[in-house]
Amino acid sequence: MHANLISHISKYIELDECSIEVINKYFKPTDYKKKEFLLQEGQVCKSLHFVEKGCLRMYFINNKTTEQITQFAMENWWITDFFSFLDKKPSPYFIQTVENSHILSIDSVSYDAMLQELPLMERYFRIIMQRTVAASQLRVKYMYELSKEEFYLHFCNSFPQFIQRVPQYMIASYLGLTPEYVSELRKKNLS
Amino acid sequence: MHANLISHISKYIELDECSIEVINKYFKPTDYKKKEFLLQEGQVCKSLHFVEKGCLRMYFINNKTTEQITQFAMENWWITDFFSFLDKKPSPYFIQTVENSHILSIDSVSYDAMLQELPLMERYFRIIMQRTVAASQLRVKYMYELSKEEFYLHFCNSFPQFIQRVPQYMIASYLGLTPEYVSELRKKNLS
DNA sequence: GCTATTTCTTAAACCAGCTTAATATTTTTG
DNA sequence: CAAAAATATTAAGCTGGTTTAAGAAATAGC
Repeated sequence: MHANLISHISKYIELDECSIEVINKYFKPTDYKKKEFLLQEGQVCKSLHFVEKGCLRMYFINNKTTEQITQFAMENWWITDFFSFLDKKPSPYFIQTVENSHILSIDSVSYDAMLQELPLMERYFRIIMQRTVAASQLRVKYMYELSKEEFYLHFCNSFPQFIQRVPQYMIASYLGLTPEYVSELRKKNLS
Repeated sequence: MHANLISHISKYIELDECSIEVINKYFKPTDYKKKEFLLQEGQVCKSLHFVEKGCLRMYFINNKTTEQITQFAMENWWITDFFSFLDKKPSPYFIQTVENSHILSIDSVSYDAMLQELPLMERYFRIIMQRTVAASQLRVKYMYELSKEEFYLHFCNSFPQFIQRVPQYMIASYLGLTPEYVSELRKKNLS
């Protein structure tokens, strides 16, 4: 049960049978169909989510009209609106499945309780959060360093699995481009 | 000794006298004059730095010519190139003082040793890293949501202390604007 | 205080990427 | 399979913000 989660955690800390059981008990598994919402604008983001299988996107509504995607999450990725999750403030984000997905969720009360019961998990999450900070430093660097065309090409090379699984207009949104411009870039760079 | 650091950690975890001594022993204090470097491009970023007093900036060189600032750090902020620090890879960044500064640094070996000796610190850094992730989610949201003019005005309102202490062209760089455009915005929005 | 250096301003020409609007293609659903 | 919905393309016109180049003002060093 929760095979991907347990094997992911095991990469960073030593887990005995007993700890595995404790972890399994704190996470609530849910199956979602494509386009179901885990969070909607205005709600407090009550849970931290782990993607066992599938794909999620997080987005907000820009100028009251367009969806601006800020994050994707696939297998073995964590996702939440941390501000909302930590401070219990209403979130400006939607979190929605892009495909049918199997998600493990832990609400903030359980999260604190789990960290209390199993202090080893402090270490796991410290390491995961550090890696997340590293990744976001890199993302910001690319945003400042690359033109939008270069940013798009770099993304295609770095994450080819996304191109397969996520519609082009969502990738455009995530990169801060218009779908029309991505279309132009594809034409230019394919032929 | 290390008064700001200890009081910052105490906000998140309970520290007894003994733990305080352990922490103090792991951090190396250094005074830097304005414009001294803590890290230069090509070096491995060996330490995680805490600003007791002063101001740092982190930047890289864009198109081999212009300095692109990605982060500032003032009193009670942590700064490092996490990719370089964690994976011991050469860094593309410079970390430099903007003012005379008093900095506490811990290299990665000492960091691991401290976390071993004082597992409570896993919790402190887990919490700090979570807050850092929250802040960077918010930063990316603003980058996508606001025009460059709005982004500049928002920054001025949110961090007035920066406007006092950091030259305008560095703020322009941090926000991804040209200094010329910031000049134009000031003129437009002041009068 | 004087000089050099750093920082800031002004203004005109320019362009990467957006907007708009219409059409075409692909996928989903009954 | 047919119709509807979702996704992708094309092309022309436009604009927010950059580039370039010069000079002005402020700050720091001696």
